[in-house]
Amino acid sequence: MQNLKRSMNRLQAMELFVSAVREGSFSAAGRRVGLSPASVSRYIGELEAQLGVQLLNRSTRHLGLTDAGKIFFQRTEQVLHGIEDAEAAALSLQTAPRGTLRVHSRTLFGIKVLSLLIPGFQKLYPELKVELRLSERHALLREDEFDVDFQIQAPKDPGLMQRRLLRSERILVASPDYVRRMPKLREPEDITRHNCLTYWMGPDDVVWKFMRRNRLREIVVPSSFSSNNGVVLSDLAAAGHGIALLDDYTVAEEVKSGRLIRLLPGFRVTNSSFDEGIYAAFLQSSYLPEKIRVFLDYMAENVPKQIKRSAQ
Amino acid sequence: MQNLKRSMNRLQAMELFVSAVREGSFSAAGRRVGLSPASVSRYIGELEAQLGVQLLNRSTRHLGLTDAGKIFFQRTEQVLHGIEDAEAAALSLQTAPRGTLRVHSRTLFGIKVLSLLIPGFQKLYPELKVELRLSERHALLREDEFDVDFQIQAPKDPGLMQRRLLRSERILVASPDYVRRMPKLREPEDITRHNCLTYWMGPDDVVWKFMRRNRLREIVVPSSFSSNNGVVLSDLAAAGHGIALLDDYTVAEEVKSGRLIRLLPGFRVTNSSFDEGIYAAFLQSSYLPEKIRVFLDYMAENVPKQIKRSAQ
DNA sequence: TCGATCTTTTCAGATTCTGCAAAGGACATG
DNA sequence: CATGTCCTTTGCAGAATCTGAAAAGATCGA
Repeated sequence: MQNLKRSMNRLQAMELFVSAVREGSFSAAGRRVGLSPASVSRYIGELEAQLGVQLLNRSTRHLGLTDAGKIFFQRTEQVLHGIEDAEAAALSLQTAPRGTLRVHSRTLFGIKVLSLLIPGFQKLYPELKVELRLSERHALLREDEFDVDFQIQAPKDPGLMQRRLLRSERILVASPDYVRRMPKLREPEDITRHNCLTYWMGPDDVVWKFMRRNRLREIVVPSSFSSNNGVVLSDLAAAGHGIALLDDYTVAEEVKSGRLIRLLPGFRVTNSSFDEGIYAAFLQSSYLPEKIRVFLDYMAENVPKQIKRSAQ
Repeated sequence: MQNLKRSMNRLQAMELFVSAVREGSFSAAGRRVGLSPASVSRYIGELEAQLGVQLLNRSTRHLGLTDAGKIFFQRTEQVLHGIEDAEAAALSLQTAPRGTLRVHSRTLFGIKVLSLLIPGFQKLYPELKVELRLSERHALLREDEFDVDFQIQAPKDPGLMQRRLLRSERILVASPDYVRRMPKLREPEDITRHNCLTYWMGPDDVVWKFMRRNRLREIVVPSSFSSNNGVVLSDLAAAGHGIALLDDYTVAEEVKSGRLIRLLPGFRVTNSSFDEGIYAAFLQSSYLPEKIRVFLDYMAENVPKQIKRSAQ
């Protein structure tokens, strides 16, 4: 690999050489590509000088190829086709939904939602292969070479972009029976006199955050029971054992049927961040490959539907 | 064929893309070709912009190829090889060999043989320039960019090809006077009782190897005098000072005239390897440039003649 | 946390690229 | 033979691209 600093535009010279041979003169070639005959003459002269080979016999009426020029012409045509092919192949992968889609998600979301939706997606795009990887650990999109990772929070890595598929919030719920038996809950601070069923997040105190009119209140919550499974918490709450904080879509059916009542409806509540939902994260890119775009579009349309369907 | 007026140096961008992928970073690619990381970054960014395709996922420690980037890399490697082939093919067919021929040889062979032959060669090919470099060190054809190196042994580097210009062997010689005064030499082991004039090859013991009917005998030789100049050794031997081991063609005249007598003529003898002669080594290539071919042809015809001429 | 290495962007100077104009050549036509 | 048309080549001056340095921010490993 030699020094490339300020090197002559060799590819342009080769293109002009091929064009001059095809058109029969430097002037005609120049007219095709928007250059003057003088420029064409200079490029082809420079090409010959660098090669140290005479490619053309010039006259004002006839352009003749030397033997060396003939073989160089053939080979150069092939090279130029090779370049077009390379560009077309790359562009095709960019603009057509083809190739392999590498997707990561948490286990439960993958099993409950993605595995149900992906077959429908692949029916639409049969040339796309999908690899679905599930785990509880955070995916590294760049290093592990995933195209899309589904997360429950907006990604924080500056090199990532996200698309929100579903907006969710957390709500406080309890059974009608629990509400009748226990003191009325008017303010967030009243929660400390209640039995809370909390989501297990580690050995620390459990803090629930209440937001209303841009006023944030953080309350350390007494926890008589905790679990890392939302279904368990939902069931205990419906059975009248206490107050639980759960994602709205996970208890939509119970709230609708009246088995669970929402408490403090004027507050937004969370045990982590308010900005929650289901996000698809992907690498930032000037040119998003079509395969990723169609996948995201499909999921944006169908994940909410699938979750509603689950709630009925 | 689109407008080529002031188009970006696309070939350079492609070369840099391939180099960046191979080297693992823009900075390393730039170091190879003499450009700054900033320039490399700009070229590859421009390549992506023109294609409308993301080829690379950048981070400061890891350069990852997209799917489109992978296929573009493969195709682009082929294109670059195609360009080299086109150039080499044209060069091999040029009717008048032109350019500069860079030749290396050991000092004595260069002075005594090549300097006498090259003017005749250049009279045949006046458009060829010749650079002749002489030294005792081994030439690196690839790195030092020589076209031809004259060596006294067949080259061992697998990337080199060779053409044997002259077969030679080494012979033991002494003057008739020395032979009459000293004990008869019947076997190789008898040499240890003689005065040996040796070619200086370093501070180690001098070993002469004797081969007869596939039986090798290696003898550590007593050396009362050593020199790295064959003419000196030849003269001392002719003056009766001892036995010398010399290339046959260098003492052909003396042996013919009887001023030197060959000893142990039934043995092949050497102080290094038996496979000796004068070889022209050159880089392996699909298409041998004409300038090298005509030079080798000329030398293959004229080196043996020149050596015979010297011997008369 | 710090240091080393990396990529990206901006700026000003260096170099290449460009058409115009002039000169000369090769034909075809009258 | 003279003329016209089209061609290639070369030198010149202006336009555009290319370049590294500097600064900023990112990513690891010790």
